[in-house]
Amino acid sequence: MRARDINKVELVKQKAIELLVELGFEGFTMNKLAKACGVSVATLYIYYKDKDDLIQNIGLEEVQRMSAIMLEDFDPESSFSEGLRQQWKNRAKCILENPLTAQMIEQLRSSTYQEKIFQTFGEIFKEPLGKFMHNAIEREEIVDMPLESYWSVAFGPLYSLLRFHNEGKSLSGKPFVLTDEVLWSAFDVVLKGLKK
Amino acid sequence: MRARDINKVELVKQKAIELLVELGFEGFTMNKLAKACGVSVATLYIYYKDKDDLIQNIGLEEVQRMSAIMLEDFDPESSFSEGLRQQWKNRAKCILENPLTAQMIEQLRSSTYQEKIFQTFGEIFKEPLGKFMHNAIEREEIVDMPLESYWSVAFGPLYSLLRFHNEGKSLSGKPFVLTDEVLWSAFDVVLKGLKK
DNA sequence: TTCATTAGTGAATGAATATTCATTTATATT
DNA sequence: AATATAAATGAATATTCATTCACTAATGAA
Repeated sequence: MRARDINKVELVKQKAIELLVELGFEGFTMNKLAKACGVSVATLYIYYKDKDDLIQNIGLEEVQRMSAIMLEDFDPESSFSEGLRQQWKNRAKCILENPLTAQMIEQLRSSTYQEKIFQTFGEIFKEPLGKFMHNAIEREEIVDMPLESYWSVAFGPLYSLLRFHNEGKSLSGKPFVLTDEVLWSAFDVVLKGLKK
Repeated sequence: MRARDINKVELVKQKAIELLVELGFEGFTMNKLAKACGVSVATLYIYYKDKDDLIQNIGLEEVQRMSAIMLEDFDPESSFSEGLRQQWKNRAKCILENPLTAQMIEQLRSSTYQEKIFQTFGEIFKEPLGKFMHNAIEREEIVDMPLESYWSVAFGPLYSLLRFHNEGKSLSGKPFVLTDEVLWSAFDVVLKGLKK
């Protein structure tokens, strides 16, 4: 039996992400992907059932990889302030170090693959994040409100900042660089609001 | 000379938005749009130069329509607290009352049309929002930081909440409804942080 | 009413695109 | 080394899709 070339599989995955981001869903085709990989189109159909399967699998794999990074060194039992800061650190790092994947996931979020993506994120984060929030409420570190509100206040500004940074677009005219200082000063404002 | 049927033009626009959201960029085709409208494909090419032109024009028109709503009753000279609340009110109303358009714009944001969309929003908002921020800083209602940081802290949570609501996905398991109470309690947390 | 002009159409057309197939090639096992 | 098995391929195939074209139908202007 002949073994599947792992490097080739990885190459396909990497190029797929690159092309999806570069061309968007509109422009992404199996033939372009094959050409970009220097591989026969038929090979893609050995790895994946069809185009949909390819996008979905690569998408979900990346979601899982990113999620794992986001939960590194995060302890649901830690104090709210400490836990939130760890989350920020992880998420910022994750997105800044994986800009292509982050953009692809953004695209998937606002596409017909939305549901699957959301479900996967939900399954992974529900338990640790839920427990963390529950603890914080019990310790009276934050007031009780729907989990969605917390999520939005806690991470909304972060993702917004990261989006500006990734898209390289500046509201102020001046070039916008996402320094630690900028990141933390914005967060600081939110933190002040979250602390009891 | 024969006049163009305005109702038909409007129908095409409306159905285009519906189909783009329902099928995503991957699934949206001129033939499907024509069929959904009960119109010949060729007719679409009377209204628009090509598929790209159709998407771009409809997208930008909607961006402008939404922007106008977002700036209703907004006075750059008002106090920071008042102005920000007005912006929240407008943006929430805008998105809750135009869910399809909002979703389409989200899709455009993370597609290859990104640049044009961003540029248009930028042109419309730069002046009023810039002046508003400038005033707030001068009056020492908020501390000085990049416009992007303000934007993110001020609107990040809102858009995040609205996204949960639109996507009907709940982190907590319990159904999530975006009541005024939820909206304002989340904002309140942010506002506490923004106020000096 | 007549006419010129543009709206609107149904049926092509040709280019892409997703997918398959008949072979060839590499390699793990014997 | 021989063999079996699956990987990999290049060239089809069948389908879908954007766009065009030859033609008909309205309608504003004269």
